[in-house]
Parts: sequence; C-alpha cells; structure tokens
Amino acid sequence: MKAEMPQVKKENLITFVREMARVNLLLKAFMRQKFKEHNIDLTSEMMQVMMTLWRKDGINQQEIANITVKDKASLTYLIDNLARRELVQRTEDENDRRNKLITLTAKGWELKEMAAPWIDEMFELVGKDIASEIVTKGITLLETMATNLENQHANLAED
Amino acid sequence: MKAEMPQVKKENLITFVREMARVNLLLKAFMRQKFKEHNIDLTSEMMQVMMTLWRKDGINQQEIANITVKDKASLTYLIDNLARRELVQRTEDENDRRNKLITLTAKGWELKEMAAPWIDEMFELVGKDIASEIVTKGITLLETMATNLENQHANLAED
DNA sequence: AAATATTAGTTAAGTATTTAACTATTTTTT
DNA sequence: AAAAAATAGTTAAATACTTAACTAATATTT
Repeated sequence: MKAEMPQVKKENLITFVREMARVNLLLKAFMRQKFKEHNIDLTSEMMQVMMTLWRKDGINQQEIANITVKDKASLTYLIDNLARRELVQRTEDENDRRNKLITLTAKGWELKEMAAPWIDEMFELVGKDIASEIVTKGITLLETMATNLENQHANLAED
Repeated sequence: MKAEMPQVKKENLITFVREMARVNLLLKAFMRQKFKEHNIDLTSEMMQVMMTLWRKDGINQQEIANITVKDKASLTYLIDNLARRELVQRTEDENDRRNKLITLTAKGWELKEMAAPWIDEMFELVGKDIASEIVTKGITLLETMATNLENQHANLAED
C-alpha cells in the first residue's frame, strides 16, 4: 500500500534540500575566501582530501573517495593535483598491488599547521549557538534519508 | 569572548556535512536513474530548473539562480541547454530590459505530466518514516548554519 | 542632467564531476 | 588449478560549475 504523504511534507523536503545546497555553497565560499587571504593555491575539493588525510594518513584512493563522498575518478584527478603541488604522494601497497596508498609529504603536514586554525574557526562559526544534540539529530535525519534512498530497490520489491 | 566548542561537536559537524553530501549525491543518482529508465535527455541540474519553473513560470534567470542556489553563470548555461531542447524559451522583459523572462513551452509542461509522479515518488521515498516535525527542525538547523556563515563578517566585527 | 553604482545576463578559461571503457590485481567459484 | 567475478585505479569525453571580466540597462547620487 502506498503511503499517504501530506503535501506540506513534500514542500518541507524541497526546502530542506535547498537549504542543504545553500549551506554547502557557503562552506565552500568560506574556504575559498580563506585560500585567497592566505595565498593558498588550492580548491575546497582538494582541501577536503587534505582534511581526510590529516585525520587518517596512508589510505588508498577508494577509501578517500568513500569518506569524501566522491567518485574514484574524481579522486584520481584531485590526487594528481595534490601530488603536483607536492602535498601528497602515491605509493603502491605491497600487500595488495591494486591499491595506491596516499601519504602526506612534509609540505602536506605543514599546510595543516597553517590551515587547522581557520578550519576550526569555520566549524565554530557554522555551529554557533547550536546545541550539540540538535546536530546529532540532524545527522540521524540525514542518515535516515540516505538509507531510504539506498534501499530504494529493496523497498520497491516488497510492495 | 570566543566560544568554547568541545571537540565532539566539531566531529559532529564534519559528519553532518559529509551526510549532506551523501544525501545530495543519492538524490542526483535517483534522478539520473529515472532519466535513464524513461529515456529523458536531461541532467538533475536541468531538472532542478524545470521543477522551479513548474512551480513559478516566467521568472528571470537571477531568480531561478536564487531558488536553485546556483550561480547566474550556471543558469545561462543550463537555460541554453533547456532552450535547445525546446523545453523553455527566453523573452525580454519589457518593463526591465535587463531581465530575460524564462517561460515553459508546451513541451516543457508536458514533461511535468510525465516527471511529476516519480518526483513525488522520490520525495516520498526520501521522507519515508520521518515525522514532518523532524524535517522542520532540520530546516531550522540548516537555516541557522546558513545565517551563521552569511553573517561571518558581522560576527568578526563585534569581537 | 550627469556621473556613479547596481543589477541581469553573457562569455571564456579553468576546475570538478560523471560515465563508460579499460588495465591490473586479487578473490571467489567451479 | 583454471575460470569467473570483484576491486582499485586510470583515461577520455561530455557535462557542470566557478571566477572574473565584460556589456547593457536601470537606479541612485550628486
């Protein structure tokens, strides 16, 4: 049986999706602004990869793709760019030669020292006057939405 | 005075931003899948513009850009594509000749008849088992984040 | 009224993403 | 062990987005 959904909920979901896009755009704009101020030649996408590596160095491209929610083809491109800037390097995984492990160079770690303060600043700004619990509930909401979308085939099958 | 933010909150915000990206990606994937099934030659970005026009026809490109949270340069590109497919047309606004009013063609309205059911389906799916109130709170959260980011200069000034 | 500022749209160059086909390697199945 | 399937990464072409500089039109200031 098809679930009845009041129209107001669809409107809400449209608004929700739009506001997600807005927050995402503003976060990118914040980063671009900081890059400009500090004369850093990076894009927000490349910075996402760097942030991932600062938290967990020496992982392969597919894992970075999973964490950053990007396609592996995009990662090839982004890692090429970061390697050209000598911020990361590719090394073949001896245990599984399909993998290329991405590790930070000294220059890549130096960038962290410089960028970490204003990344913290960005998250402090975005989370200003928001209770931790609210964010947690927001994560739960997003995860439910993601699961709903991921399970679409299963849901269709049980009709 | 600088607000203290516990590390756990920053971690939560990072997770929140990642989950936003994931939901966004899954929504696009859903649409792409439907386009393929129905042999529709459109991208999810073009569809966003069409959805905007079905709700409000005859607005200018800047207004569409505001609603879809895109750059006006992107709109030039997307409207070019939709016009080429004869789904929309540009007409000069007589009252203000800077504006180009975008109106749907008959073909553009026909597409709505076809696409509306599975767009509804998409929003029903994404909102499955989620109380309307939760989405409303999610919108409030996103709006607070957006405002925080938009007001960054004002906030810096009052330090 | 003239000068200045703002707004809407376009263009071009550079960057990012997606898809699909491809290679190489490893894992699973037969 | 051989065949088949799965996984990681690359490549190329097409699409999408961003930035900055630009034109044209309108609004505001002087």
